[in-house]
Amino acid sequence: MFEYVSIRDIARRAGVGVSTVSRVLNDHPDTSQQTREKVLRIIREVNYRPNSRARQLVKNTAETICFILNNRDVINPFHSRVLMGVARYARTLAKNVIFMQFDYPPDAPPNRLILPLVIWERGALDGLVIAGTNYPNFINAVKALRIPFVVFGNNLFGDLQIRDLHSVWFDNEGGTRKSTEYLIELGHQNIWCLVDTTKPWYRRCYDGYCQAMEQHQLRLHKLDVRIEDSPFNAGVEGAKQFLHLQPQLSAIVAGDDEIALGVLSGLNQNGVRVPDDISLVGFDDIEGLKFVRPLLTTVRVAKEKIGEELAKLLFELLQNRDLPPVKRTVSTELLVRESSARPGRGLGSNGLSIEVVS
Amino acid sequence: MFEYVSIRDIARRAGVGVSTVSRVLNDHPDTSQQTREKVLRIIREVNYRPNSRARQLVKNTAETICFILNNRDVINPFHSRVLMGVARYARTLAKNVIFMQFDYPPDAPPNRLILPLVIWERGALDGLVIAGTNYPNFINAVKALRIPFVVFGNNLFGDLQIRDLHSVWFDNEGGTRKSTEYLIELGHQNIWCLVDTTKPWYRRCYDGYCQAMEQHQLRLHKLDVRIEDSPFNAGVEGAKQFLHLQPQLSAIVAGDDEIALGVLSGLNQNGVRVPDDISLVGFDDIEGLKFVRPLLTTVRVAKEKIGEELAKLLFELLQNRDLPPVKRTVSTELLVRESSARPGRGLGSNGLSIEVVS
DNA sequence: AGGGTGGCCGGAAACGTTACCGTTCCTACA
DNA sequence: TGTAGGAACGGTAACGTTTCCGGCCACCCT
Repeated sequence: MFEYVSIRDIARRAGVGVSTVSRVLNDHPDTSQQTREKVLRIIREVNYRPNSRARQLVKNTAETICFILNNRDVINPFHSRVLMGVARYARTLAKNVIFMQFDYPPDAPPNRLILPLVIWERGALDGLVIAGTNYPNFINAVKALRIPFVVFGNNLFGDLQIRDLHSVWFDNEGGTRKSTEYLIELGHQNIWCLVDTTKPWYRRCYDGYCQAMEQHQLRLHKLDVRIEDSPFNAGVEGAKQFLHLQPQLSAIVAGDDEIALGVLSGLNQNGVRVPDDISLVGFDDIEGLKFVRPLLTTVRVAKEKIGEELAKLLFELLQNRDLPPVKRTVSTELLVRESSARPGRGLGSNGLSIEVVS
Repeated sequence: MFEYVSIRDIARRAGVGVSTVSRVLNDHPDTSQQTREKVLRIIREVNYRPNSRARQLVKNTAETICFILNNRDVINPFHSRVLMGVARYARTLAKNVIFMQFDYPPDAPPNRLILPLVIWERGALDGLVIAGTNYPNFINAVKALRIPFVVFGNNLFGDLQIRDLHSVWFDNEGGTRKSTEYLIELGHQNIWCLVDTTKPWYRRCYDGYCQAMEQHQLRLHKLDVRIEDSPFNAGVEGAKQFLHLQPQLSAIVAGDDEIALGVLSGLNQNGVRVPDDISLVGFDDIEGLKFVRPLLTTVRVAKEKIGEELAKLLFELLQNRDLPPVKRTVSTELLVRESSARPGRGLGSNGLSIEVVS
């Protein structure tokens, strides 16, 4: 702080002009090898470090984007990974990522939404990655600021014009379609889907499930619950309902892993075995899965990949502000593990097992 | 971008000088109510937003700190929460947090360590929160830059002069002491500790365990393993060893929850029941615990609190650069749940249970 | 009436860069 | 020998603020 050394000091000590120093710093041509080396030597000697703020001021760029996590009191493992992907991609481009958590009421009009200072000000940010769960008012408020942004699509509420947005999604629908199809291929017919269709993401799960079932002309079975705090508890509750549907019911598609683990727990408590009595598939491939047996069959979402794609799209947009809105989807992958099996391995919860002789 | 409006434009339109506009923007005195209102009206009219870069340049502050997560390929739930705490505290002060992930070799000399640009440059950062697992070389490299920093202590390697550092820790030792004492109070005597003493944090766990055991003049039992990738698997392996020590062994203190869950899984697989046959306590209170039964007795670490304290300490340091080095510790709390019980409820794994009549 | 005081305000330097433009000098070629 | 051209470099205006300094005017007091 006291011994601050600026580009002017370097110029003076090297006996050259400031522009020459700037030229060697930025690898511009029009400097002789000789002066270039002299300047570089001095720079090393006095341990000069350029001031990025000044540079950014004149170049009118912040070299920084913001990852804003909306309406989440904790950054859960899912969004952590997305953030990680964003940070990693940004680092390859030597850009910085500001992390910010923000809560807002879904019903406040956009012009009354008090955005975080760093977003509202000019110059602090080049662009915005909008994550967490979001509503149209925030998106519109940001749009009014004319700051380039991309949004994580899956946790979006409300009827936004997706065609006007740059967004990245994971293939919720396709993933659930795949897992349902897999259960059908195993021989299951009476497959139930446990979701909360008031949430768009679970809704898409259900849609995927429907597609698979309808294609095989199977009857749709939906257990639709309200999930507020704990998907796990919702799963436990759901399991109780499923008990009455045995033994016709032979497989369950849960809206996500946490629900699935709740179902598993509820089922186990009542002596129903997975996968012997009932097959169970989840969605997300959360980290916690590794701690419970049987290992849950689920759909992997490439979370860091989502982050990378978000960042990539944003920087493309920064390069070309006229980039037409695009919706990108990262694919999902079925992970067959232990919680799914052919139906009929066990029968009911009375412990009587029937061997199928073929 | 095209219709960029600066403070000079405001001044012109309001018919005042730029300094007057600056004064009303910053709530400085020496402006009349009248001009103040006129300027504010114009600002609203043309939707003026100040440029933070320019302000920061002249005020020589970045209003920004960096949370750097070192040598972690993923941001695990623990550090996510710490980050959350930092971000939240920073937000109350209207400061920004840059998130950065960084890997470095522990053995590279400090002056050969290529630090991330944003740290090396001047002006981008006011200070640094160093998280993740760290080695002296990085700390020293940052110190050489003379940028204020605080470090998360628990995952520190090597013999740093802690007395020269501003650091925040959670009370690993005290937590394990508490959980061990609790087991002793329950009546356990043959208590084993499963750790990897090459890692300082597990080492501190073990120290806490030792303190409690020695105070009650109980014999120390340590199962010391090398944990590289998966603490869970280490726990599973550890469980196999513990099987041979039954039934004398009646309780296990695991270095963290993940190890504990591995132990639990390994024990269950071999028909040993927790807590009936063996009591088990973990450390950390990770999120995944809610998915497994019995619910693990563990020690809660207030992760967000750690983040808050890190941020708080850093901003204190920013206020007063001469703040003498301080080591702050956030306390831990024993959470008694289902995996611990009085010894002797079950005997061995033969299913014979002995009722204690008093 | 003169001088001191304080409220209000404008001009301009400064922050540390980059980029444009102009100048010098040297070489090569007509 | 004169000149065109290019390499190398310096000066300086920007970038958008804040802050310091000084000026003007009105008012009050002696």
